[in-house]
Amino acid sequence: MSTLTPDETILGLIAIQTSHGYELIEAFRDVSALGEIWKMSTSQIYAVLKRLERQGLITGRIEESETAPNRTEYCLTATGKRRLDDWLYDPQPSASIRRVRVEFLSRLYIARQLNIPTIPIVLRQRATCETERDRLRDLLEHQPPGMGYLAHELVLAQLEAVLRWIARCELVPKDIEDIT
Amino acid sequence: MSTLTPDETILGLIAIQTSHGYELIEAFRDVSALGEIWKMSTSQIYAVLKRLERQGLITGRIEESETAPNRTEYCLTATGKRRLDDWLYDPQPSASIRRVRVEFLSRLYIARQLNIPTIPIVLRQRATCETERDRLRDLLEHQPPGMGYLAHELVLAQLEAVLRWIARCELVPKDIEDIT
DNA sequence: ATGCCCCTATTCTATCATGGAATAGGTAAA
DNA sequence: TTTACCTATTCCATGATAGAATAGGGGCAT
Repeated sequence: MSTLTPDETILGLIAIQTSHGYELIEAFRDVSALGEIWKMSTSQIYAVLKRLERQGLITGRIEESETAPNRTEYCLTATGKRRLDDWLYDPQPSASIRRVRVEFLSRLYIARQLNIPTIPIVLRQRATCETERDRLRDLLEHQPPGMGYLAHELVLAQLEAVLRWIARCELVPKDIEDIT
Repeated sequence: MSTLTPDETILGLIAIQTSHGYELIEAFRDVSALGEIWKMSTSQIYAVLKRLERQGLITGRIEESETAPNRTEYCLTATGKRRLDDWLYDPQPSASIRRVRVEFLSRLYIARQLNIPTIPIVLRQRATCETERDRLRDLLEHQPPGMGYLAHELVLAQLEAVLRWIARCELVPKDIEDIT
């Protein structure tokens, strides 16, 4: 899995409450929710919903309405619940900078909304970032100067910034809990 | 332009020396060149070449060979040269973290190979990152806590890391020149 | 009332990106 | 001799993505 998909995050939102596409779109627009984290187009959300349903992670049923267009309400299947848990409790979350920003924050948001403790998520994220930082430090010691060196230096600097940022999150866990 | 395309970088490589697809693939594989910066598949390079030719930025001519498969050598057109210059001298390079890592380093690499002074490129990149940093600082002062706040805090921390890294690049400009 | 735009809710379409395999002849090692 | 890799490119199927299309209802200003 190398691309950054909103699949699990959407799974999480549906776990919080069964939703139809338009509701999810609004969650991704809402700046106090996921608005600053993901930028997603309308059709992408419906595409993800189709995929999740095809994979048997969610099921939809059509809600008829006379005053408004019909909508399809989706809720998690047992498989979907398991997939979501696997994601939330992933013991080795990616240390990629983008993924930390997007996936880790999404995990935090979803976990909070589901009343799942966020501290373990933070600790695991810190652990993988520390491992990756150490790996990069080693790598830099043996790498000859050049573009690759500069690139790795930058990634290392960013990982260190991530770790300082995570440390601040840890110091004030209450704040994380109180967010949202 | 929101996606991160290798188009201009490939334009740059062709400006350094006329090349065919396979040669470019090797430049992107070579760790001492762009290997650590871009990850690209074979077919993507040929797709980019097709696009650049369709846009009139490069022209290809087939080199026949009996000992090896035919190849198509590409070289820049006048328009292509102008497009490359616009990119190299872009007065407002993106301050997005990914783009700094990928685009800025590519600019640096191409400029060096073309014997164009790299210092102005570095200074312009620093300037836009500083502007963006200031914007984020302002934004954070007025933003209520929440996921958006955390997200912006992280981006700010990463921008600051980028700026420290750029400062190191500036302090030892000779090193940048000597790289590659 | 009339026209117009916005809101809800979703689908459609066309283009682009992507990875992976297919092709195909040559060469070097085992 | 088989195996496997190097050069060089194309093909294909799937997937992502943006943007428009659809469609009925409500509000607001002229």
